[in-house]
Amino acid sequence: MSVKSKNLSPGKGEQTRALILTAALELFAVKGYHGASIDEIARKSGISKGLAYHYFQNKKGLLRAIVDHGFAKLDDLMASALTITDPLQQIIVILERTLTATKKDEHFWRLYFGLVLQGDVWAEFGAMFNEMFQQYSLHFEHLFEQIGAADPRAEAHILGALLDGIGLHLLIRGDAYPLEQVKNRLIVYYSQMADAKQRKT
Amino acid sequence: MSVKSKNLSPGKGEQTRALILTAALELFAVKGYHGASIDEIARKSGISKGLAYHYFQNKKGLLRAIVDHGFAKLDDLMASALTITDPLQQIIVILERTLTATKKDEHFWRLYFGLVLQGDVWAEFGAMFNEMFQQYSLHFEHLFEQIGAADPRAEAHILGALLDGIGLHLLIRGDAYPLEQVKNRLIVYYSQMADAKQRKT
Amino acid sequence: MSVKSKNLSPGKGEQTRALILTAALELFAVKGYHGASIDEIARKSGISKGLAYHYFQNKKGLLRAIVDHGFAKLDDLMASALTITDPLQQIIVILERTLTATKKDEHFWRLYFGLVLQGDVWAEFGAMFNEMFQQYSLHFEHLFEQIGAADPRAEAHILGALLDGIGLHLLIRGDAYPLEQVKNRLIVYYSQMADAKQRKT
Amino acid sequence: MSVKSKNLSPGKGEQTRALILTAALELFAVKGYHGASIDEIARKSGISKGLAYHYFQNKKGLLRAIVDHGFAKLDDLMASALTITDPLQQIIVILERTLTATKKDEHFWRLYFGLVLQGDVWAEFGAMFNEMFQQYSLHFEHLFEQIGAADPRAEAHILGALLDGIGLHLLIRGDAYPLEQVKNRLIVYYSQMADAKQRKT
DNA sequence: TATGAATGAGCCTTCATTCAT
DNA sequence: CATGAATGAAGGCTCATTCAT
Repeated sequence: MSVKSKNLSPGKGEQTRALILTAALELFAVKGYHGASIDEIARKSGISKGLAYHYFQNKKGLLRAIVDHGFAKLDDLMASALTITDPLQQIIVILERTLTATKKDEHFWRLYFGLVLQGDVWAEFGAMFNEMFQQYSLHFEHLFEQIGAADPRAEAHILGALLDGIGLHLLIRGDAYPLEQVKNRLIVYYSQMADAKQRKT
Repeated sequence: MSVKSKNLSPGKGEQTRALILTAALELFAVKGYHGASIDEIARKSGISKGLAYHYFQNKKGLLRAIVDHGFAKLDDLMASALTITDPLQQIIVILERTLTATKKDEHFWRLYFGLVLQGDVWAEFGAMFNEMFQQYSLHFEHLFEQIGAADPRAEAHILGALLDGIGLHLLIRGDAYPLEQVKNRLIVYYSQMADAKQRKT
Repeated sequence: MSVKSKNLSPGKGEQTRALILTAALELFAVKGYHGASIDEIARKSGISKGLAYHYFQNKKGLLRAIVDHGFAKLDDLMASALTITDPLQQIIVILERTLTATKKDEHFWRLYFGLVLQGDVWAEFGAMFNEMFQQYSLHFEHLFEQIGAADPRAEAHILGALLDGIGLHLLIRGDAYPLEQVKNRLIVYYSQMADAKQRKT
Repeated sequence: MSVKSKNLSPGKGEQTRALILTAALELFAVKGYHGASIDEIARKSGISKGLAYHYFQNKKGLLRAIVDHGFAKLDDLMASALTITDPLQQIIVILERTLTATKKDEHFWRLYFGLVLQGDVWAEFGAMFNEMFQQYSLHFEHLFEQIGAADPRAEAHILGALLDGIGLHLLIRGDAYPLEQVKNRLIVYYSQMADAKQRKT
């Protein structure tokens, strides 16, 4: 019975941890890492300040947990896209899913854009991040090669810039942003690129 | 006489003011608004903490001065581009000058990207910023209309996203970023768009 | 049956209690009472923080247990020395055993020297300690009377100062301290004092 | 005039600094380094907590200033004693002045005894302290050589132990300690030692 | 016995801001 | 114009202690 009673509140600890993470993510996103205080995070989580330090070593540690989780999700997203064999379809799917993710995980991406240029705080994530960045870039390049783009490398960087740029504007403008219109236009663009190749062949 | 003596060292005050602004810009850019302290800014400027409050009302006031100045420069850049009559040429020039400016005023753009999503600090600049943003967007749209783009509005947003996206990556990767390659590819893209129209006419 | 099972692992509780005491003693000794935390003590003992409060009421209670035990050992040492009838021999034995104890119970004596002057923490032990102190002093005085010292009271205080002074230096310098040399010199000194009397008689 | 008005409160800063040092010394002495809080020190100094950090970098920095000053005073004391040519007289003077200093700078010596064994805090002073310690020890040894002691090295360590031991007891017992009696007895002891040599010669 | 989640007070430190000079 | 002493609030973090399990 005692075993059962333990299972009655399964992962109480995990729940609390998640609570803190969620509150921290939002506050970090809106006010920035330095602008958000542990006190505020604790208050928003409905816990005491001290408990936050039971679950995370540091304010930095909290950030690390958030960033790690966010990047893991991004990696999953990309990994799942890799299973698509047609290069054009893969590009379109990446475009769609990435931008959908931006809207869904708004807080995380707000945090990401707010920190990525901040040498101060980002330092320790820089390495991991750059690796991912470059890996995606190479993969994009390969996709554009398959499609028959004139300059696959440039095209890969352009796609990267578009994803970040549109994501940024999406966060700034919210629902006022004409996402569908923009996405459709890009799909047309990439489709034409793929078409041109097929005609050549 | 007092007037003359003031003119003898023209703008000593202005010089000090500029010194503070420069130091503040760099520190705000690298460590974020909340991460940089007035003390540090004063030290970097070679002045006393108190003097900073002689030239600026506030930490916020300092930021305001920096942002105002940065936006004025951006406005100048755009205004000068407007004098170009050929739409394609204007697009190309905007592309080039904006990205060149990003490299030259790196600190300002680092600050911009770091704050633009931060409701906390950015609040008071949001209005002015959004106005500029929208105004440029409309102007871009007009340019693409002239060029004969299929969806001028989407194309305008795409250009905006590209400018911000490439700018962001430029700041992240520094000289490792293949700016010329990317720029050339975009120029080709926009030239073809313009060509298509001319052929139609 | 429950009694038997308790006796099967004799003093499991006692063992744990001792474990905690040992860890606490070392940490209190090295980092001071205020500098060592219950958390650290529990970790060093290999038990949970909560369990420490099962065995000891308090952080203060932990210290009390340590000090009580240490003083009891010192009392045993002195009591066993009292059985020696010849005063000179007793002085020599006290000298030797006390300094040997200092080396053996290094942690306790480190703690003792660290707290004895600290009104804050030592307050509650002061009474007991002063009583012992004075009692020993009187006993020393009596010994020096028997030996025929010129000023037994002064000589008693000198012996006390030597024991604490040498003990302190022993803890500071460790094995680098020339303990044997110093001890021998003192034995010579006290032997001469005793000799002088006998010649008189 | 403005120059004069500046001189009206000469060294106001120094005064405040000294105020803080005095308060800190007393609190560190009585409650130990870890037991005394900056808040308490500031309150006792009649200043704000923040100001303490204007004058000292750290809590450690405060301690460093105190210890440096205390050791400098001790060094002065010893240096002035060195000018005495007769070795016996020098020993007697060192004995007297050291113990007088202990009573006068009670707080510092309380602090010293409280920290000297605390690896945690004392670490950074250990080197400087050990150097002084050893230097004095060698000097004492030399003095006892001149006096013709049988074992100068042991005698030097004994003197050192006596100074620390008596100092410690002086701090513990206060005015109840029979300092004069003890001192006189030691003077007799060292005088006899010197006499013995002269008779030999 | 034993655990570790949870709390709240307190600690060291930083910081924006003011003010006398 | 210029300095830097001074303040008070707040921030990150630690810690002794309690309690449900």
